[in-house]
Amino acid sequence: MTAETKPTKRPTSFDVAKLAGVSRATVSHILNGQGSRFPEETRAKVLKAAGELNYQPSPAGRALVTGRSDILVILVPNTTFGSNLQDLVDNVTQRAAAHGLSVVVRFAGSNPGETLAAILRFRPVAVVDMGILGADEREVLHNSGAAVIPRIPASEDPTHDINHVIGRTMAKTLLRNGPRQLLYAALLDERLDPFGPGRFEGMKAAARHEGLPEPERIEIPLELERATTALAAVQAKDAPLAVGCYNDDVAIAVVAAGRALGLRIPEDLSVVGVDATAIGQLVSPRLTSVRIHNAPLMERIASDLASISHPAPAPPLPAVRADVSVISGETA
Amino acid sequence: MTAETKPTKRPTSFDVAKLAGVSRATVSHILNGQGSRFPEETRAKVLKAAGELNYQPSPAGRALVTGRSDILVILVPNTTFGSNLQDLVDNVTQRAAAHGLSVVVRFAGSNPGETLAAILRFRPVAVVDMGILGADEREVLHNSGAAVIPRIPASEDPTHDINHVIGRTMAKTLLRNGPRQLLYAALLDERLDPFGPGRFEGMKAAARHEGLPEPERIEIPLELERATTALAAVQAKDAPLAVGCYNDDVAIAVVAAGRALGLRIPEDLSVVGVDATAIGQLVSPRLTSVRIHNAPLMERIASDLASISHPAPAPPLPAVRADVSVISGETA
DNA sequence: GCGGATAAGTATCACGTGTCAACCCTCCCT
DNA sequence: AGGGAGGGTTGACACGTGATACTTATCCGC
Repeated sequence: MTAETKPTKRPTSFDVAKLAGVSRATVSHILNGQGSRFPEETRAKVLKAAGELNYQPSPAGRALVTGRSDILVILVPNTTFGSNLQDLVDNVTQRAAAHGLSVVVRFAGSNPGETLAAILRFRPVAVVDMGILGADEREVLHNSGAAVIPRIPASEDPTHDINHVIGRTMAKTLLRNGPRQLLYAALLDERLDPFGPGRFEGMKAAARHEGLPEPERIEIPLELERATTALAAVQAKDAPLAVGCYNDDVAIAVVAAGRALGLRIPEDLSVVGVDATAIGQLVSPRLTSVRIHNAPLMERIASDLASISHPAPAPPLPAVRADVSVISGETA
Repeated sequence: MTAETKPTKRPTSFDVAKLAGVSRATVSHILNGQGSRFPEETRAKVLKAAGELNYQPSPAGRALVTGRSDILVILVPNTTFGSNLQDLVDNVTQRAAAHGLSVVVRFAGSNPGETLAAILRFRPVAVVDMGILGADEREVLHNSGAAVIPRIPASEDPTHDINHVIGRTMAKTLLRNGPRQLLYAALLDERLDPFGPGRFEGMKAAARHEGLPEPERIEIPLELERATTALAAVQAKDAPLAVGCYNDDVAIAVVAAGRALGLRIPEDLSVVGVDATAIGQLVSPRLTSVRIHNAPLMERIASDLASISHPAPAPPLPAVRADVSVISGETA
């Protein structure tokens, strides 16, 4: 191979047409399926030619004429990127590829406007939102012509929100061995935390339901000394503490802080995390954690994804069932 | 807002031209930097009009005519996506935005060919590779016209590879309290592990250098029972074990397995992880871990990024200095 | 006064595609 | 025989941009 390498000219639909002995318009019609039905013979000729040339339509040309790209943006929260989200991204990537879409992963930056602008630049055909976007931002995307997935019923009861359910589950788990002073431990990080508020609300609701005082919110950095300081600040009362954590990571920090303060676990300090990470089950004491089953969400995303190519008018739109279970460890 | 929402027609360079009272060609010239030969007055008119309309050129149109998109792909290993990589992605995203590039994050799938094809579909102007791509794949990308970043000197000594350094550092740290039976613990996961081999090689080299037998490679799943089984299988000898781990996560699993086997840490079992994660410093015993300073890599990427717009011919290309330090914990 | 250089701006092409409107041909009905 | 119907196919336009080559006006030197 010489130093002078050609820019690898790719075949165009014109090349396919020439090889198949038809016009470019015919090629376009057949390859996009939408065309009035051509006889099987012509179809076969075109498909064979396209295959031989390994023809792949230019995304740029296509985007230019349709005003829309072949891109699907997945908007991912910028918090710790656990295997939970990783699996979801992989899954969506595969499904999208089956629809001929290219997936773009975008991390939600601390500047929402900038993030939105970056997404709009792609002119994506759809945006998968994990619950980061506000109603107005979803509106903007929708008006730009992008499908926002998963579609959310307009009048969704916030009580059915997955994070609300998680918060309630945490509180219930923490309280199953008698009343305790409830706390919600948020992640202290420069990054955004889109899910925290919902989980905190869920804990509050559960506390109200049990006739307990509203839980306090504390911020736990992922560093021993500062985490210990933060926990010590709320430890004054002599009632045993029960901390629902944003995360298994935060839960590990709370456990470490409790240990540093000489608290017995779970007698003096009980802790529940979220995500049921592998690490949480490997540390000592083993974490009690809320596992999120995202199969329903996956299913919903898949169906919404499918309805992009075949624009279904307006199916019943059942709400995503929040499916959650508790992994019992040694911390609650 | 009625149900009939216009697709939000965006301004084109023609609109700018009309508003500025010049031709579209003039707008194109001025906006693409060629405008040095236009008088200041005209420049100002065009720039003002573009600003007023908030004109942003269509990526599709631009890509169509240039044959290249405004996209920069970051290829990220599909292993646990730690804050290390997260920071790097954020950093690159910001820098790329300053160059007017859109960043696309792509996780390296288990199928390299598919990943490569997906990247090529974007016709990216550059690809940031964290050491996943092989020489042939880099060649393909280069031939397609994409800059591969960071550029690697052709005849790089594999001994200077960052992963090799990490492996050597692990071995040295594990051996600082006398000779032990060295092991390398790889992650058992369905995902690819692009960095493991280099780290293993580094440990082997260090062992040879010390006149010790070559370390064995074991696979440690992130699950207590199976991890324990895996560790027990190599524990037969009575010499104390010293395990260099792919990861802090793996290190935590090894520690847990050792605890399950009744081994004292670090007397019977010493462990070193990689990444110096926050969690590793919160568990008990606190992990000893190798921290990777990626400032040099960042710097290199930034400079390579800059040389895309201003195509520098061939600067000296200094190798990226592998900068590593050991966080001393309680496990080695 | 005149040829030629230079400045300022623009007409035009090319990129690759989707799709509308039109065309040709055959068949059938009256 | 004439004409409508309709299946099969295609020509032509539009999308928005970057860049080349070209035109026109101005100015300089002799």
